[in-house]
Amino acid sequence: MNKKSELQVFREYLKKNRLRYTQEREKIIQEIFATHDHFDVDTLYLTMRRKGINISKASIYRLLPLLIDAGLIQDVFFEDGHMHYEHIYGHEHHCHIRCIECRKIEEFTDPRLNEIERDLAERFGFKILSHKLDVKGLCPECREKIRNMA
Amino acid sequence: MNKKSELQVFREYLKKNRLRYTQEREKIIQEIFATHDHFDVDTLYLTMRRKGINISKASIYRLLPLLIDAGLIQDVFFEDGHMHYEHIYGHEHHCHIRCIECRKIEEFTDPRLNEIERDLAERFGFKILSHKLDVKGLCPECREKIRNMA
DNA sequence: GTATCTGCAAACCCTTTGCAATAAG
DNA sequence: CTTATTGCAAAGGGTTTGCAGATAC
Repeated sequence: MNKKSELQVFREYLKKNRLRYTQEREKIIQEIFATHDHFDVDTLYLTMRRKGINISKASIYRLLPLLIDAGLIQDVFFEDGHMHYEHIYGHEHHCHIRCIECRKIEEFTDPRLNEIERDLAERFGFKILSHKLDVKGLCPECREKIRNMA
Repeated sequence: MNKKSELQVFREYLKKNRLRYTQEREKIIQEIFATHDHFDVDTLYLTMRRKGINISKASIYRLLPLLIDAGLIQDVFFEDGHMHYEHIYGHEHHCHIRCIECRKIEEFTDPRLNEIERDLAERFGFKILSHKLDVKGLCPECREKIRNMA
């Protein structure tokens, strides 16, 4: 049983909401899913431009809420004055550990987070929809660099 | 052994960095620590104004990085187009569970997060500086409200 | 006295939006 | 043919900054 492609999922989402599948949207989605990396609007825009794909930022900004609603991407954190996103369709849910020096990001999952979620649901009576654990620190390389400076 | 007040901590921070203790800064800090609540710049600014304390937003914006650096406050999440802060000095570290409907925020701590931190430090070689677990869902009241609508 | 801080207003930057032309279904 | 989408440029809204006067030390 093959997994549906991002584009298939998106087409179904559009049909259900009576929205339209355009060439611009297709190209943006292909670009987003072309790498595993996190992305932000400006970088995405410039990357496409460098490849000769000239789509306006407005179209990107207008597409993002649809992709989030369709479950294809999510915002991960706000930093340097703008939001950062990642695609989640086809990826196991994970959290991030980030180096504050070089900005490197590692991903991880931990079953204890699900236990915590369950306990929170019981304790506060919440229906839990999502969790995000964001850990910050210094990566091995940057620790070394800083150690040598001192 | 009495705990130092926020203002004392801040004065020491300023002295160490050759910065000045002004009436404006004192009033802003007093206002921030007057309640246990989270805050954002605009609300803080308007609250002070209503009390007849007219300090410019620029001064608030210029103070925040100092308070963060001094370990008195931290930013908690970016929402509705602006950053939200909380004071942390004198409070045990905690995480947040938020209702996406009514925006209610509950706080919690969980020792399993420290275990996760330790394991991450070992696994990735990071020196961990902070973690933020942000859980979103529906609070009991909003669940009920939504159930009744359906 | 000297360097920092303040308020103001302008600048900045990311994001959203109004509009007329274009394209999807 | 009807309605959604696009690109553009302008507007929006939070945050930062240059500057001249005020203030801490």
